Parts: sequence; structure tokens; C-alpha cells
Amino acid sequence: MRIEDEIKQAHFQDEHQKAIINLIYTSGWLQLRQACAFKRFALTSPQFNILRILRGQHPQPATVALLIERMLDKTSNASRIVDRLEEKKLVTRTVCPSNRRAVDIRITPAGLALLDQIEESGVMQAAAHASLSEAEARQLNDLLDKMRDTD
Amino acid sequence: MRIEDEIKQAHFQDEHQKAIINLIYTSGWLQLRQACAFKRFALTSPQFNILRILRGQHPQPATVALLIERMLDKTSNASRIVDRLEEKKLVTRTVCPSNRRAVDIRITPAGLALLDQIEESGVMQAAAHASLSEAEARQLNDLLDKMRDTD
DNA sequence: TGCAAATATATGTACGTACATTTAATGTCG
DNA sequence: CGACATTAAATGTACGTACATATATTTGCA
Repeated sequence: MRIEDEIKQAHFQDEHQKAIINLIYTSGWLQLRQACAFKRFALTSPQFNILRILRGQHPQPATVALLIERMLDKTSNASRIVDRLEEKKLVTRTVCPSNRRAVDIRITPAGLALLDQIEESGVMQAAAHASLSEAEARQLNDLLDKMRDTD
Repeated sequence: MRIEDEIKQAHFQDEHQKAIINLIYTSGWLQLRQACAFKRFALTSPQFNILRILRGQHPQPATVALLIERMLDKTSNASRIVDRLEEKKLVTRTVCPSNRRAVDIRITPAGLALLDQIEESGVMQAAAHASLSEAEARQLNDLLDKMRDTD
């Protein structure tokens, strides 16, 4: 369905304006699908992303600073997302011995098992599936990269 | 800058996976720019969007249901966004006489003046500016519309 | 008429985001 | 050494989102 019909707005100033609305709308649509997929595992998308970053580091620990660097959303509050993962025993927090200001965050066996379970379930593929060909996906990547070329 | 470098992730499963990350990242990047632009007017993006919808209806009122229908984010809580606009005297709420369950929401002269001021300031153009040609923007719109074709 | 279902909005709760401030540990330089 | 800046994380506050539930009004139908 075209964006005009999705949001019941017949006219846009120009194609750029429309692309921006379309982009934000489509991103929301995707994120809703992802959130939906994670819900049966009692995880949110940011929680899932942090678990994946921690698995990437495992068995090394990560600091909050490293999580922020790797997260899509730089300004999100990693500290509080880790709070929730810690409550669920999916990660541990220990004071870093070599720098007692920092905190070593590690994924637990339960966290690793949960990631495996999610990946086996195939919900990722379902949520990520989009009706684009390989070439179209590549084209989309190029356009998005170019779009951000203003800095 | 390419998405690989933006989020310091060298590899993606495939071009689709990358496009999804890229899309969500680019949408966040755009929304941050928009939020920044509105901040000097003490408005958030959802508040601005609701004001625009109300101007579109003006001098007719809108109901909460109409706002939700027109908003990008269908599940957002229009009622509470209207609360904040009402506190700022940018909109009024009155019980709809013909259907006392519904609420007539109207933009005030102050709300109209604020929209004018924002548009005169040119921040919209600045936030919306993207380095895509007209043809590229159209291509992007087509790809995004196609991407959502799964329902 | 009267009562249940449907409708319109508001409210509650958990979570995330944006940004400012606080707390604690470390580095630095006189 | 000791004051001061810097760094790492946590905390506070306002706002938005997602979803469940509550409240009030209207509608429909026995």
C-alpha cells in the first residue's frame, strides 16, 4: 500500500517530504513487527540488541560505554536497560577490577540460551522478511546512506 | 557515511538485514534532527504533527479518533499529547454537543501563530533537507512502499 | 422501556528516549 | 601530596509508546 493511503494524506509538498514521512512510517512499521516477535520471549528490542552485543563480546565483559557505542540509539539509557536484563538474570554486573569507575557486564548462560532459543524460533527471519529482491535491498541501502550525507 | 561505519558493525547476514538496520537507524537520525528543530519552540514532533492536523481541520474541530487516524503512530496516546497542547493553550477541548462521548479539539489562534512562526523560521526545510535528487527520492518511496507489501 | 453491546476517551503501568545532574573513581598538575 | 578536572555510570524528570483497563455515553434490540 502506498504511503498516501496508509496515512490518508493525499498531498505532499514534494517527493523529499514524502520520502521522509515514508521512511519514518516504514521504520515504525518494522519496529512494531520486531517488538511483536520478541514479546513472547518477554524481551524488548533494545534488550535483545544489548544481549547480542554482549554475546559478541563473550566471554569478555562489556562496559556501559561500549554498549552505547554499539547501540543503534546512542542516547538511549543503556544503564537502565541493563537493570532489566539483570533483574531477569540474563546478564551480570560486577565492578571492573582495573578501573573501579567502570562496570563489567557479562551475558549469563541463561542469556545465551535465550538468544539461541529466539534464533531457533525463526521469529527474526519472519520479522525481517521484506518483499524486496537482493538488488532492491542494496539499492535501498545506498539511498539511505546517501540521504544521511549532510554532515 | 555507510551504515557499517556508523554503527561499527562490519558484517551483516545479508543485504535485507542490513537494509532493516539502515532504515531504523536513518529514521532515528531524521527524527533526532526534527526534534532538535522543534525544541526552540518548546514542541515535540508528535505535538507539532497534531497541531498540523488540527490546522488542516480548522475551523472545524477534530476528535481524538480523527487525530489517531491521521497520525503516523497509530498506537501513540493522542489524548495525552493533547493534554500538553492544552496546558500550553495551543488547543482547546470541549465536549462535542452532538455526541457527548466525543471531544471537540480545536487549534487556538496562539497555536496557528506558532505554526506560522515555525514555518517562517525555515527549520522544517533544514531538518527535511536530504541529499537526494528528486528521482532518488521517488525511488526511495517506491522501495519503502514495496518493502511493506507483506500483509 | 430497559439492559447489554458498542463507542469515545481517559487513565494506569511498564518501558524507552532525551537530556540534565549527581556520585564515585581516576588522572593531572601545581 | 592535594586541589581540580575528567571520566564512568547512575539517577531524576519530562515526554512518548504500547497495551490493558476504566468511565461515560450512545445504540440496538428484546
